[in-house]
Amino acid sequence: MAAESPTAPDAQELLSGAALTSFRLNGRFLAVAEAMARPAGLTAARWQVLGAVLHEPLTVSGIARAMGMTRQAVQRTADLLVGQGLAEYRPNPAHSRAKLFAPTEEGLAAVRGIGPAHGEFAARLADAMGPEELARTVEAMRRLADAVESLEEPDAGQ
Amino acid sequence: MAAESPTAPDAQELLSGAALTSFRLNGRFLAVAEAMARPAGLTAARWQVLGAVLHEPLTVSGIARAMGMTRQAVQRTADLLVGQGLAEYRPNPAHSRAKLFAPTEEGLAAVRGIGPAHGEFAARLADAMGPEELARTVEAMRRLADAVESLEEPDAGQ
DNA sequence: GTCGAATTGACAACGTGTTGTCAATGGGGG
DNA sequence: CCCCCATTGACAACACGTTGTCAATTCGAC
Repeated sequence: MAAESPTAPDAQELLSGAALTSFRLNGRFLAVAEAMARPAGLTAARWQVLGAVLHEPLTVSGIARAMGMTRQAVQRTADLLVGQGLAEYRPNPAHSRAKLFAPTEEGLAAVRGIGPAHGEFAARLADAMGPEELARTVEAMRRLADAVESLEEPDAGQ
Repeated sequence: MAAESPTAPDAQELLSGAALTSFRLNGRFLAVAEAMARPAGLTAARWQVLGAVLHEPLTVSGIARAMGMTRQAVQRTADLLVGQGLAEYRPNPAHSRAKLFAPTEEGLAAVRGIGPAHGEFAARLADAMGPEELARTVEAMRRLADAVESLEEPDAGQ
Protein backbone atom coordinates (compact mmCIF):
# COMPACT_ATOMS: atom_id res chain seq x y z
CA MET A 1 0.00 0.00 0.00
CA ALA A 2 1.29 3.42 -0.89
CA ALA A 3 2.11 5.81 1.95
CA GLU A 4 0.90 9.40 1.67
CA SER A 5 -0.24 9.14 -1.91
CA PRO A 6 -0.37 12.63 -3.41
CA THR A 7 -3.84 11.85 -4.76
CA ALA A 8 -6.02 11.74 -1.66
CA PRO A 9 -9.50 10.37 -2.32
CA ASP A 10 -11.66 13.31 -3.30
CA ALA A 11 -14.80 14.13 -1.38
CA GLN A 12 -17.06 12.86 -4.15
CA GLU A 13 -15.61 9.35 -4.01
CA LEU A 14 -15.78 9.48 -0.24
CA LEU A 15 -19.49 10.31 -0.36
CA SER A 16 -20.20 7.56 -2.89
CA GLY A 17 -18.31 5.06 -0.77
CA ALA A 18 -20.18 6.14 2.35
CA ALA A 19 -23.57 5.83 0.66
CA LEU A 20 -22.82 2.47 -0.97
CA THR A 21 -21.45 1.08 2.29
CA SER A 22 -24.51 2.38 4.14
CA PHE A 23 -26.79 0.64 1.63
CA ARG A 24 -24.85 -2.58 2.02
CA LEU A 25 -24.83 -2.40 5.82
CA ASN A 26 -28.56 -1.69 5.82
CA GLY A 27 -29.16 -4.79 3.73
CA ARG A 28 -27.10 -6.96 6.05
CA PHE A 29 -28.79 -5.76 9.24
CA LEU A 30 -32.20 -6.05 7.59
CA ALA A 31 -31.53 -9.65 6.59
CA VAL A 32 -30.31 -10.55 10.08
CA ALA A 33 -33.25 -8.86 11.78
CA GLU A 34 -35.71 -10.49 9.40
CA ALA A 35 -34.26 -13.92 10.15
CA MET A 36 -34.48 -13.33 13.90
CA ALA A 37 -38.03 -11.93 13.79
CA ARG A 38 -39.62 -14.53 11.51
CA PRO A 39 -39.83 -17.36 14.09
CA ALA A 40 -41.74 -14.98 16.39
CA GLY A 41 -44.31 -14.17 13.69
CA LEU A 42 -42.77 -10.73 13.19
CA THR A 43 -40.83 -8.91 10.49
CA ALA A 44 -37.97 -6.46 10.97
CA ALA A 45 -40.24 -3.44 10.52
CA ARG A 46 -42.96 -4.75 12.86
CA TRP A 47 -40.39 -5.68 15.48
CA GLN A 48 -38.99 -2.15 15.26
CA VAL A 49 -42.40 -0.51 15.66
CA LEU A 50 -43.43 -2.83 18.48
CA GLY A 51 -40.09 -2.25 20.18
CA ALA A 52 -40.75 1.50 20.23
CA VAL A 53 -43.74 1.09 22.57
CA LEU A 54 -42.51 -1.65 24.89
CA HIS A 55 -42.24 0.69 27.85
CA GLU A 56 -44.90 3.29 27.12
CA PRO A 57 -47.71 3.63 24.59
CA LEU A 58 -47.22 6.33 21.97
CA THR A 59 -49.27 7.78 19.15
CA VAL A 60 -48.45 6.68 15.63
CA SER A 61 -47.19 10.15 14.79
CA GLY A 62 -45.02 10.12 17.89
CA ILE A 63 -43.42 6.81 16.92
CA ALA A 64 -42.72 8.16 13.44
CA ARG A 65 -40.99 11.22 14.88
CA ALA A 66 -38.94 9.09 17.25
CA MET A 67 -37.76 6.80 14.44
CA GLY A 68 -37.26 9.43 11.75
CA MET A 69 -39.80 7.85 9.43
CA THR A 70 -43.00 9.13 7.86
CA ARG A 71 -46.10 8.67 9.94
CA GLN A 72 -47.82 6.87 7.03
CA ALA A 73 -45.22 4.08 7.05
CA VAL A 74 -45.59 3.61 10.80
CA GLN A 75 -49.37 3.80 10.50
CA ARG A 76 -49.55 0.92 8.07
CA THR A 77 -47.20 -1.26 10.10
CA ALA A 78 -49.12 -0.43 13.28
CA ASP A 79 -52.44 -1.32 11.64
CA LEU A 80 -50.96 -4.66 10.53
CA LEU A 81 -49.77 -5.37 14.08
CA VAL A 82 -53.24 -4.62 15.44
CA GLY A 83 -54.73 -6.88 12.78
CA GLN A 84 -52.30 -9.57 13.91
CA GLY A 85 -53.45 -9.20 17.51
CA LEU A 86 -49.96 -8.18 18.64
CA ALA A 87 -50.93 -4.59 19.48
CA GLU A 88 -53.98 -2.45 20.10
CA TYR A 89 -55.16 1.15 19.96
CA ARG A 90 -56.19 2.66 23.29
CA PRO A 91 -58.23 5.82 23.71
CA ASN A 92 -56.07 8.87 24.24
CA PRO A 93 -57.48 11.21 26.91
CA ALA A 94 -55.45 14.08 25.44
CA HIS A 95 -56.52 13.59 21.80
CA SER A 96 -59.58 11.73 20.59
CA ARG A 97 -58.21 11.25 17.08
CA ALA A 98 -54.60 10.33 17.88
CA LYS A 99 -55.08 7.04 19.71
CA LEU A 100 -52.34 5.41 21.77
CA PHE A 101 -50.59 2.42 20.24
CA ALA A 102 -49.61 -0.31 22.72
CA PRO A 103 -48.56 -3.97 22.50
CA THR A 104 -50.89 -6.74 23.66
CA GLU A 105 -49.71 -9.52 25.95
CA GLU A 106 -49.20 -11.65 22.86
CA GLY A 107 -47.12 -8.90 21.26
CA LEU A 108 -44.93 -8.63 24.33
CA ALA A 109 -44.43 -12.39 24.27
CA ALA A 110 -43.43 -12.27 20.60
CA VAL A 111 -40.78 -9.62 21.24
CA ARG A 112 -39.50 -11.50 24.27
CA GLY A 113 -39.21 -14.61 22.12
CA ILE A 114 -36.63 -12.89 19.91
CA GLY A 115 -34.41 -12.09 22.89
CA PRO A 116 -32.26 -15.24 22.94
CA ALA A 117 -31.39 -15.16 19.23
CA HIS A 118 -30.78 -11.42 19.47
CA GLY A 119 -28.46 -11.87 22.44
CA GLU A 120 -26.61 -14.73 20.82
CA PHE A 121 -25.92 -12.80 17.61
CA ALA A 122 -24.92 -9.69 19.59
CA ALA A 123 -22.41 -11.73 21.57
CA ARG A 124 -20.92 -13.23 18.40
CA LEU A 125 -20.67 -9.81 16.76
CA ALA A 126 -19.03 -8.26 19.82
CA ASP A 127 -16.65 -11.20 19.86
CA ALA A 128 -15.86 -10.82 16.16
CA MET A 129 -14.92 -7.15 16.14
CA GLY A 130 -14.57 -6.20 19.79
CA PRO A 131 -17.16 -4.32 21.87
CA GLU A 132 -15.06 -1.14 21.97
CA GLU A 133 -14.66 -0.88 18.22
CA LEU A 134 -18.34 -1.74 17.76
CA ALA A 135 -19.30 1.07 20.14
CA ARG A 136 -16.91 3.49 18.42
CA THR A 137 -18.34 2.56 14.99
CA VAL A 138 -21.91 3.15 16.12
CA GLU A 139 -20.91 6.53 17.53
CA ALA A 140 -19.18 7.48 14.28
CA MET A 141 -22.23 6.43 12.27
CA ARG A 142 -24.42 8.54 14.51
CA ARG A 143 -22.22 11.57 13.86
CA LEU A 144 -22.34 10.89 10.12
CA ALA A 145 -26.14 10.62 10.19
CA ASP A 146 -26.34 13.87 12.14
CA ALA A 147 -24.06 15.61 9.63
CA VAL A 148 -26.05 14.41 6.62
CA GLU A 149 -29.28 15.37 8.35
CA SER A 150 -28.00 18.86 9.03
CA LEU A 151 -27.11 19.32 5.35
CA GLU A 152 -30.47 18.24 3.99
CA GLU A 153 -33.13 20.76 3.14
CA PRO A 154 -34.66 21.97 6.40
CA ASP A 155 -38.17 20.89 5.37
CA ALA A 156 -37.10 17.51 3.96
CA GLY A 157 -39.35 14.63 4.87
CA GLN A 158 -42.89 14.83 6.33
CA MET B 1 -29.87 -8.75 35.27
CA ALA B 2 -27.53 -6.86 37.56
CA ALA B 3 -26.84 -3.15 37.22
CA GLU B 4 -24.47 -2.47 34.37
CA SER B 5 -21.70 0.04 34.40
CA PRO B 6 -22.80 3.08 32.41
CA THR B 7 -19.62 2.88 30.38
CA ALA B 8 -20.21 -0.77 29.41
CA PRO B 9 -23.46 -1.16 27.46
CA ASP B 10 -24.20 -4.82 26.91
CA ALA B 11 -23.74 -6.33 23.48
CA GLN B 12 -27.48 -6.58 22.86
CA GLU B 13 -28.02 -2.84 23.22
CA LEU B 14 -24.96 -2.23 21.09
CA LEU B 15 -26.37 -4.39 18.29
CA SER B 16 -29.77 -2.68 18.50
CA GLY B 17 -28.12 0.71 18.39
CA ALA B 18 -26.00 -0.29 15.42
CA ALA B 19 -28.99 -1.60 13.47
CA LEU B 20 -31.22 1.38 14.25
CA THR B 21 -28.45 3.83 13.36
CA SER B 22 -27.80 1.92 10.14
CA PHE B 23 -31.49 2.13 9.24
CA ARG B 24 -31.51 5.85 9.96
CA LEU B 25 -28.31 6.49 7.99
CA ASN B 26 -29.67 4.48 5.08
CA GLY B 27 -32.79 6.62 5.05
CA ARG B 28 -30.79 9.86 5.05
CA PHE B 29 -28.47 8.79 2.21
CA LEU B 30 -31.43 7.47 0.25
CA ALA B 31 -33.28 10.77 0.57
CA VAL B 32 -30.21 12.75 -0.49
CA ALA B 33 -29.50 10.48 -3.47
CA GLU B 34 -33.13 10.57 -4.54
CA ALA B 35 -33.14 14.36 -4.47
CA MET B 36 -29.95 14.54 -6.55
CA ALA B 37 -31.10 11.92 -9.08
CA ARG B 38 -34.63 13.23 -9.70
CA PRO B 39 -33.65 16.25 -11.85
CA ALA B 40 -31.74 13.85 -14.14
CA GLY B 41 -34.79 11.63 -14.61
CA LEU B 42 -33.25 8.97 -12.38
CA THR B 43 -33.94 7.44 -8.97
CA ALA B 44 -31.36 6.39 -6.39
CA ALA B 45 -31.63 2.73 -7.38
CA ARG B 46 -31.40 3.43 -11.13
CA TRP B 47 -28.47 5.75 -10.63
CA GLN B 48 -26.72 3.03 -8.64
CA VAL B 49 -27.30 0.36 -11.30
CA LEU B 50 -26.33 2.69 -14.13
CA GLY B 51 -23.24 3.74 -12.20
CA ALA B 52 -22.09 0.13 -12.01
CA VAL B 53 -21.67 -0.11 -15.80
CA LEU B 54 -20.24 3.32 -16.62
CA HIS B 55 -16.84 1.92 -17.50
CA GLU B 56 -17.65 -1.56 -18.76
CA PRO B 57 -20.84 -3.42 -19.62
CA LEU B 58 -21.76 -6.25 -17.25
CA THR B 59 -24.42 -8.92 -17.12
CA VAL B 60 -27.35 -8.37 -14.76
CA SER B 61 -26.17 -11.22 -12.56
CA GLY B 62 -22.71 -9.73 -12.47
CA ILE B 63 -24.00 -6.36 -11.33
CA ALA B 64 -26.02 -8.06 -8.59
CA ARG B 65 -22.95 -9.88 -7.33
CA ALA B 66 -20.91 -6.69 -7.38
CA MET B 67 -23.54 -4.77 -5.37
CA GLY B 68 -24.51 -7.54 -2.96
CA MET B 69 -28.14 -7.55 -4.10
CA THR B 70 -30.35 -10.22 -5.60
CA ARG B 71 -30.20 -10.51 -9.36
CA GLN B 72 -33.99 -10.12 -9.56
CA ALA B 73 -33.88 -6.64 -8.03
CA VAL B 74 -31.15 -5.56 -10.46
CA GLN B 75 -33.01 -7.19 -13.34
CA ARG B 76 -36.13 -5.15 -12.78
CA THR B 77 -34.25 -1.88 -12.39
CA ALA B 78 -32.20 -2.68 -15.51
CA ASP B 79 -35.36 -3.44 -17.51
CA LEU B 80 -36.82 -0.10 -16.40
CA LEU B 81 -33.66 1.73 -17.47
CA VAL B 82 -33.82 0.06 -20.90
CA GLY B 83 -37.50 1.01 -21.16
CA GLN B 84 -36.48 4.58 -20.32
CA GLY B 85 -33.93 4.58 -23.13
CA LEU B 86 -31.07 5.16 -20.68
CA ALA B 87 -29.49 1.73 -21.18
CA GLU B 88 -29.57 -1.19 -23.58
CA TYR B 89 -28.88 -4.91 -23.74
CA ARG B 90 -26.05 -5.94 -26.04
CA PRO B 91 -25.43 -9.47 -27.29
CA ASN B 92 -22.89 -11.32 -25.18
CA PRO B 93 -20.47 -13.37 -27.30
CA ALA B 94 -19.67 -15.51 -24.24
CA HIS B 95 -23.27 -16.25 -23.24
CA SER B 96 -26.32 -16.05 -25.46
CA ARG B 97 -28.75 -15.82 -22.53
CA ALA B 98 -26.86 -13.44 -20.25
CA LYS B 99 -26.84 -10.27 -22.31
CA LEU B 100 -24.54 -7.35 -21.54
CA PHE B 101 -26.12 -4.32 -19.89
CA ALA B 102 -24.68 -0.96 -20.97
CA PRO B 103 -25.75 2.69 -20.74
CA THR B 104 -26.87 4.58 -23.85
CA GLU B 105 -25.48 8.01 -24.68
CA GLU B 106 -28.57 9.49 -23.04
CA GLY B 107 -27.93 7.40 -19.92
CA LEU B 108 -24.35 8.61 -19.72
CA ALA B 109 -25.55 12.19 -20.05
CA ALA B 110 -28.06 11.68 -17.23
CA VAL B 111 -25.39 10.37 -14.86
CA ARG B 112 -23.02 13.19 -15.82
CA GLY B 113 -25.80 15.66 -15.07
CA ILE B 114 -25.82 14.59 -11.42
CA GLY B 115 -22.11 15.29 -11.03
CA PRO B 116 -22.28 18.94 -9.96
CA ALA B 117 -24.90 18.42 -7.24
CA HIS B 118 -23.04 15.32 -6.08
CA GLY B 119 -19.78 17.18 -5.85
CA GLU B 120 -21.32 20.12 -4.08
CA PHE B 121 -22.95 17.96 -1.40
CA ALA B 122 -19.75 15.93 -0.98
CA ALA B 123 -17.77 19.11 -0.40
CA ARG B 124 -20.26 20.35 2.18
CA LEU B 125 -20.23 17.01 4.00
CA ALA B 126 -16.44 16.85 4.03
CA ASP B 127 -16.43 20.38 5.34
CA ALA B 128 -18.98 19.57 8.03
CA MET B 129 -17.24 16.58 9.59
CA GLY B 130 -13.75 16.60 8.14
CA PRO B 131 -12.49 14.38 5.30
CA GLU B 132 -10.33 12.29 7.64
CA GLU B 133 -13.14 11.41 10.02
CA LEU B 134 -15.43 10.76 7.07
CA ALA B 135 -12.88 8.35 5.60
CA ARG B 136 -12.36 6.68 8.98
CA THR B 137 -16.12 6.28 9.45
CA VAL B 138 -16.55 4.68 6.02
CA GLU B 139 -13.71 2.28 6.80
CA ALA B 140 -15.28 1.37 10.16
CA MET B 141 -18.66 0.79 8.52
CA ARG B 142 -17.01 -1.47 5.96
CA ARG B 143 -15.46 -3.54 8.75
CA LEU B 144 -18.84 -3.76 10.50
CA ALA B 145 -20.55 -4.88 7.30
CA ASP B 146 -17.84 -7.49 6.76
CA ALA B 147 -18.26 -8.76 10.33
CA VAL B 148 -22.04 -9.03 10.06
CA GLU B 149 -21.69 -10.72 6.69
CA SER B 150 -19.27 -13.27 8.08
CA LEU B 151 -21.73 -14.13 10.88
CA GLU B 152 -24.72 -14.68 8.61
CA GLU B 153 -25.64 -18.14 7.40
CA PRO B 154 -23.18 -19.07 4.65
CA ASP B 155 -25.97 -19.56 2.08
CA ALA B 156 -27.90 -16.42 3.05
CA GLY B 157 -29.14 -14.32 0.19
CA GLN B 158 -29.26 -15.26 -3.53
C1' DG C 1 -21.01 -37.19 -26.50
C1' DT C 2 -24.45 -37.15 -22.81
C1' DC C 3 -26.56 -36.15 -18.63
C1' DG C 4 -27.06 -33.42 -14.44
C1' DA C 5 -25.99 -29.40 -11.70
C1' DA C 6 -25.32 -24.51 -11.74
C1' DT C 7 -26.27 -20.15 -13.81
C1' DT C 8 -29.41 -16.96 -15.79
C1' DG C 9 -33.63 -14.63 -17.14
C1' DA C 10 -38.72 -14.19 -16.60
C1' DC C 11 -42.68 -13.62 -13.81
C1' DA C 12 -45.40 -13.20 -9.67
C1' DA C 13 -46.41 -12.20 -4.81
C1' DC C 14 -45.29 -9.85 -0.70
C1' DG C 15 -43.56 -6.33 2.72
C1' DT C 16 -41.95 -1.81 3.14
C1' DG C 17 -41.07 3.27 2.71
C1' DT C 18 -42.31 7.33 0.02
C1' DT C 19 -45.26 11.04 -1.82
C1' DG C 20 -49.71 12.99 -2.49
C1' DT C 21 -54.40 14.01 -1.21
C1' DC C 22 -58.38 14.52 1.77
C1' DA C 23 -61.21 14.81 6.01
C1' DA C 24 -61.32 15.08 11.03
C1' DT C 25 -59.48 17.00 15.23
C1' DG C 26 -57.42 20.47 18.30
C1' DG C 27 -55.29 24.80 19.61
C1' DG C 28 -54.47 29.70 19.18
C1' DG C 29 -55.47 34.49 17.35
C1' DG C 30 -59.02 37.64 16.07
C1' DC D 1 -66.84 32.83 20.50
C1' DC D 2 -65.32 31.78 15.95
C1' DC D 3 -62.20 30.86 12.38
C1' DC D 4 -57.58 29.71 10.58
C1' DC D 5 -54.14 26.34 10.53
C1' DA D 6 -51.12 22.71 12.17
C1' DT D 7 -51.57 17.97 13.48
C1' DT D 8 -53.39 13.49 12.70
C1' DG D 9 -55.45 9.49 10.48
C1' DA D 10 -57.11 7.31 6.13
C1' DC D 11 -56.46 5.92 1.53
C1' DA D 12 -54.16 5.44 -2.86
C1' DA D 13 -50.27 5.17 -6.09
C1' DC D 14 -45.57 4.25 -6.82
C1' DA D 15 -40.57 2.51 -6.38
C1' DC D 16 -37.91 -0.88 -4.45
C1' DG D 17 -35.85 -5.29 -2.54
C1' DT D 18 -37.00 -9.94 -1.26
C1' DT D 19 -38.48 -14.79 -1.82
C1' DG D 20 -40.28 -18.34 -4.65
C1' DT D 21 -40.92 -20.75 -8.95
C1' DC D 22 -40.05 -22.13 -13.69
C1' DA D 23 -37.73 -22.60 -18.21
C1' DA D 24 -33.60 -21.83 -20.97
C1' DT D 25 -28.72 -22.01 -21.26
C1' DT D 26 -24.08 -23.30 -20.03
C1' DC D 27 -20.52 -26.11 -18.18
C1' DG D 28 -18.33 -30.01 -16.11
C1' DA D 29 -18.23 -34.93 -14.77
C1' DC D 30 -18.68 -39.27 -16.63
